[in-house]
Amino acid sequence: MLTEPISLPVRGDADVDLDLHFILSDIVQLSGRVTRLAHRVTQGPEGPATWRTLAVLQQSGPMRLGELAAMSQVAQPTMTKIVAGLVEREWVKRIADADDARAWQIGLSAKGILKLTEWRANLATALMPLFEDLTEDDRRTVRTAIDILRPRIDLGTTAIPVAGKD
Amino acid sequence: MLTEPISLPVRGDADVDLDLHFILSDIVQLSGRVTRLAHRVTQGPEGPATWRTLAVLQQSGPMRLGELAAMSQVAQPTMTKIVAGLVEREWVKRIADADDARAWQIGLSAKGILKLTEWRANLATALMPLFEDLTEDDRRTVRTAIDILRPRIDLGTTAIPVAGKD
DNA sequence: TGCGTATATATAGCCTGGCTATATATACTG
DNA sequence: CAGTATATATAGCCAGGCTATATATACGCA
Repeated sequence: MLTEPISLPVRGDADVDLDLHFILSDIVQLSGRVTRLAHRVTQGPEGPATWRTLAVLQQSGPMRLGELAAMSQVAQPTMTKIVAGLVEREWVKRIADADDARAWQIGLSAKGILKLTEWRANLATALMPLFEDLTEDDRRTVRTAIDILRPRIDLGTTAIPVAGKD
Repeated sequence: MLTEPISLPVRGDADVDLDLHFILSDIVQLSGRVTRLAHRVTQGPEGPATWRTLAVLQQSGPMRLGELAAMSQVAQPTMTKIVAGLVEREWVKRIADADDARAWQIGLSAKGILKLTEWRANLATALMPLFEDLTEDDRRTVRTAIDILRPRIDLGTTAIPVAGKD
């Protein structure tokens, strides 16, 4: 290595480490690496967008394409593309909306549920070796952190202004 | 909503929630949403790959393109593309490797450090409102979880077989 | 009723960031 | 110094982002 690692603030200090700015930066950085790793250890042409979309449908049930786009944090035309792919694979079904001929309800198919479940199982199996040695306390801490963060991220899905709009 | 949300296993039960499979699934799912949200609240044409790459360089200092690819969890040709963009923007510099004329050392430039720092600040500012009300205990829990997970994810970067190789 | 506006989705066209296969240049080894 | 190994680059494909815009339907009101 030619030079020392570059690092502006003094990390490793409890006060700094508990600063929300640093926590948020670290969460985002770690999340990026996790997402990348998850994609890499599972094969197949489906990218993160596909699984994210299916997960939303599983969590919240059938919904309109536009709602799905918002909840999946993509623009509507992007979701049109993703759904087109999912329909072709028969992992979701389009149900005509009885009240509004412009809209569809998009819902998971049995096949879609199966594929999502399979993917998650593969993922967990692949990552398991890295985490097998977590103590019960560690697992509890991680679980708690997830439960703290998740509702706030969900909020971000609807409550945060998206850059480049308005 | 036409039907009930679909959910196969019985979540909300402590035994199930502490099962490593579910923790891992939840981490990956949450990470995907965080990554997406982070990208969305920061504008500019740079995608997650760019910031991930810069972050690796900041954390570990200058290194060869191939190493950088491995640590950033992408294939070498992908990193060639990313680095080409970064060089054009002058956010990194290529330093000829004295020992090996085939290789370069890739290092952050002052401009690169600045841009990365700016991006992180923007990000933290944008996400802050969602997390301002975290208690000190919550922050401590999240910080601890990050510190538990990070080294294991780093390990995954080198120690986990990538799907589709060998 | 029918016109004008609003809204839901689709299309077009562009960009980044992934990949595999392969080329090229340099290094290493017998 | 020939032959193999290795570091990066190139080519060419695909998914998944975006904005701008088209199309079809819904809605509000004179």
